[in-house]
Amino acid sequence: MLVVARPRRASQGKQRIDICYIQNKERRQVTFSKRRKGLFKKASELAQLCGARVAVIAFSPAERSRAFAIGAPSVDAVLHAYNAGEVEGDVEEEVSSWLNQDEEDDDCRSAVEAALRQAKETKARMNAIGEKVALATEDRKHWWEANVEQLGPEELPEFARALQRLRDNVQRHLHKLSAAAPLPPQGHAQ
Amino acid sequence: MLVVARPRRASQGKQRIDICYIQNKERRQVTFSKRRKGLFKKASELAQLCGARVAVIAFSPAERSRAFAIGAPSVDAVLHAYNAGEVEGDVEEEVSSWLNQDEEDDDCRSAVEAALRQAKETKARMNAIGEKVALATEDRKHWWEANVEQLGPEELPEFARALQRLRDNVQRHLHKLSAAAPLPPQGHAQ
DNA sequence: GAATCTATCTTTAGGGC
DNA sequence: CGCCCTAAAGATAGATT
Repeated sequence: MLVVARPRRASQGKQRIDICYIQNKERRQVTFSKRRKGLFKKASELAQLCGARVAVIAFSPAERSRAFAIGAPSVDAVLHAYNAGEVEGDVEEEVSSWLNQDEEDDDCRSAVEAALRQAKETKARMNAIGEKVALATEDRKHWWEANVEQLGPEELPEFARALQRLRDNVQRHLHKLSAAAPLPPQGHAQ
Repeated sequence: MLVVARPRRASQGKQRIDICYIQNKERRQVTFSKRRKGLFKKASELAQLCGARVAVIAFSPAERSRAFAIGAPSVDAVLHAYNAGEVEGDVEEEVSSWLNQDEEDDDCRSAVEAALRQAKETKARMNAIGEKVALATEDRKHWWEANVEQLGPEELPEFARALQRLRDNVQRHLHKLSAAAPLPPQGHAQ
């Protein structure tokens, strides 16, 4: 009866391993399980400690891979915010790095005058564009969320220019304000 | 020669802290920085060790929050797979259930609530921006002619970003069309 | 802010149930 | 798969530069 021999120091404790694909299928699965748990915990702690939005998605290495995800305030909220905003940075393994920024300030005041001349002619076109954009926005909350896919080559160029102008105005005003006010309250971006 | 005086035990080493929102802004930022780095490393290791697809997205807690992301084989690949519900083994797992522990800490509770409120606030802000822009457009024909002068530092930054996104979408669509339009050989559009 | 250092605190490899 | 155990590897809070 009973086990007489007390096991023995069965473990040598954690051993160093190099970060290289684990060939052994069984060991790989165990490691995934353990480390995924640890990773999620870390993500959770980061979110709580810093009140930051965080999301982690991991597919198990198994043949029939399952998806595991965790996020604060929710996975979807973070993914949505991520898709809506721009990626500022960080790369390690690989990351999506699609940055496009083309800044060009053309202050052609004479062009403005020229534009005024064509005002009447443009007016009609812009009205048409306005309608198209309204249509492309009908199922959205705000016009700036318009589904541009619904716009065709007819109105896109003109619309693009109008947008560019508005954006320039905003940028200019923004710059003017930032120069005047040391601390613009609450940028609160994503 | 040599430095005789050993520096002195300047550090007490790592100290235990409970996982609760860090009130001190400075310390919070430092912690975010350190832990984000650690989190990304863990994610990277998990991916390499197990050959698993992993993606992590984290928004900095700063007022002007930035997005950080990492993923293998790429963030987009993982997000796409996740959105596509490409989960054979099906069953997704846990989510934001990490916000309710056995905490008795009031500070933590309120901080978490604040974080949760963030999403709603964003939505509310955008609605407010929509109204402001509408006001700034009331005497114009189209919204893109809005008088940005009437917008203040409250809504300008967010509005600028929304505009930027729309503009990017337009540019992208424009480019797509220009690539397809020049030569209409292959019919078969949709 | 970011990089360093140090003394802990935390995670986890390996093995057993 | 899960969970428990041990001890070594690894992460990091706090302070300093």
